[in-house]
Amino acid sequence: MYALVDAVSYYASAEKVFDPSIRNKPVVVLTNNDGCICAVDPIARKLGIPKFIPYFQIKHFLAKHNVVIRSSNYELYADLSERMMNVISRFCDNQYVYSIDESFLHFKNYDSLIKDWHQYGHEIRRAVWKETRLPVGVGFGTTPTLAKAANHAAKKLNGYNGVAVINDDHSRKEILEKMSLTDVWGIGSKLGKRLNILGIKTGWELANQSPKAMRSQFSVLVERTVNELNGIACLNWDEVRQDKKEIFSTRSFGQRVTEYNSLKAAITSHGCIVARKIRKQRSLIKRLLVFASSSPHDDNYYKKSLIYEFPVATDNTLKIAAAISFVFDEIFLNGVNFYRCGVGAIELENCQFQQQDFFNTSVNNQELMQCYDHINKRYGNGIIEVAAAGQREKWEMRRNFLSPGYTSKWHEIPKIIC
DNA sequence: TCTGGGGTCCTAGGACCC
DNA sequence: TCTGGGGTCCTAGGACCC
Repeated sequence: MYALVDAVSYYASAEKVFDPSIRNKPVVVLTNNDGCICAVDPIARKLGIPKFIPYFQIKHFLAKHNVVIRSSNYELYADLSERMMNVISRFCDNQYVYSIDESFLHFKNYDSLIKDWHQYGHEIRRAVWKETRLPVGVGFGTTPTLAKAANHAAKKLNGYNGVAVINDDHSRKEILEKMSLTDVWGIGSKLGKRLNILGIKTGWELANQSPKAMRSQFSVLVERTVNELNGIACLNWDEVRQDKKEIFSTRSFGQRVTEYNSLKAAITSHGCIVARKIRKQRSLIKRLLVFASSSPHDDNYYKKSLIYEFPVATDNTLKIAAAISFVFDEIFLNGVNFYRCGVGAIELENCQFQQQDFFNTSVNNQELMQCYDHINKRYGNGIIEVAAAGQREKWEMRRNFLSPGYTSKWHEIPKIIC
C-alpha cells in the first residue's frame, strides 16, 4: 500500500500558521517577484481565483474582495516543511519526500499492523495538525498514481473529509469515475484534450484503455499511467528516487539589470546554487548551460545561452564560477534590459564512476567544498559565497507582501503577549 | 510606470558523418 | 513499377508538475 500525504494549498496554509488573524480569510500567495498567483486557499478558491494568473491582472478583484496577499516566503515554507515531514515520517518506515509539501509513504508488510487505513489516515492528519497547524490530505492506493488519485478525492471530492482509500475495485471505480482526466497524475491539459477527442473523459475511462494502444498512440508515459490506474505499480520506489538528470537554478529579476557586473554576479550566484545541489546529489557536472535573456514580452527579445564543457566533470564551486566567467562575455550585450538568467547542469556524471583525465593535475579542493557546505548549512545558505557572486543587490526579487521570518530570523520570532 | 514562476524530462527535427 | 540509410549529437520547444 502507498500513501500520499500533502498539505491543503500549502503556501497559503503556511502563512496562516503563525498568523491566526488570517485563518478565516481568503489568502493567496504570489510567485517570485510577485509575478503570478501560485497558491489559493479554499476560501479564496470559492471566489473563483485561478492559479498562475499574473498578479497585476487580478489585483483589483483581490482588493475588492479583501483577499489577503502574501509574497512567497520560502525560508518559512522550507522550515515548516521539514517539521511536517518529520511528523509524517513517524507513521511509516519508508518515506519519500517528493516536493516541499508532498511525501509518499510505502507500507510493506503493514497488513497485519493496520486494520483500518481510514483511521490511520485520520491519525496522520490529527498529528500533523496538532504539531504544526498545517492541514493535510491523505490518500491511500495500491500504486503511487492511485495514492495520488485518492489524495485528490480526500481534498477535493465531497464526503471524504481529508482521507480516502483505494484498496479494492469498488473504491477505485468510485473515485476514478469522479475524476476528470487532467486530475490524473501525469495527464496535463494537452494530453487531456487529445484523449477527450477519443471519447475518454474520466480517470475511470482512461483506466479501461488498453495500455499497449495508449503506448502506440501517445507514449510510454501514458501506458504507465494506465497500468498504475489498474493497480500495477510501475513507478517503483527506486525509480521515484532516481537521481536528477539535470539541475537548474534560474530566476527573474526584481528590476531589470543592464550592468555587466550585476548580471555576472547574478549568474555566478546561480552557479553556486547549482554546485550545491550537485554535491548534495553526489553527482558531477560535465556540461553546464549558462543563459540570460530579456523578457519574452519585450519588443526586442534577446536570449543567449552557451554551453561550457568541463574537461573533467566537477562539483567544485570555484571551477564552476570560473567557467561562468569564461563564457560570460559571449552572453552579455550592452543595452539589453536583462530580465532573467540562470545556470543549468545538463550533463551529469556519477561521482563514483568518474572518468579521470590522465593529464589532469589540478586539485579538486574537496575538503574546501565540504567546509563551505558545512558553514552554509549551519549559518544559512549564502553566508559565505565566492566573491564573484557579489552581494545581494537591487536585482534581488521583489517581495512586497512578505510575512516575517517567524522561524528563521531571531528578531522576527513571534511574540505572545498575555 | 510597469508588471507575466521555477524545475525537470522528453521529443522532434536538423546537422553531420560514414 | 517505383524506389535512395542509419546513427549520433545538438537544440529548441513542448509537456508536465507544483
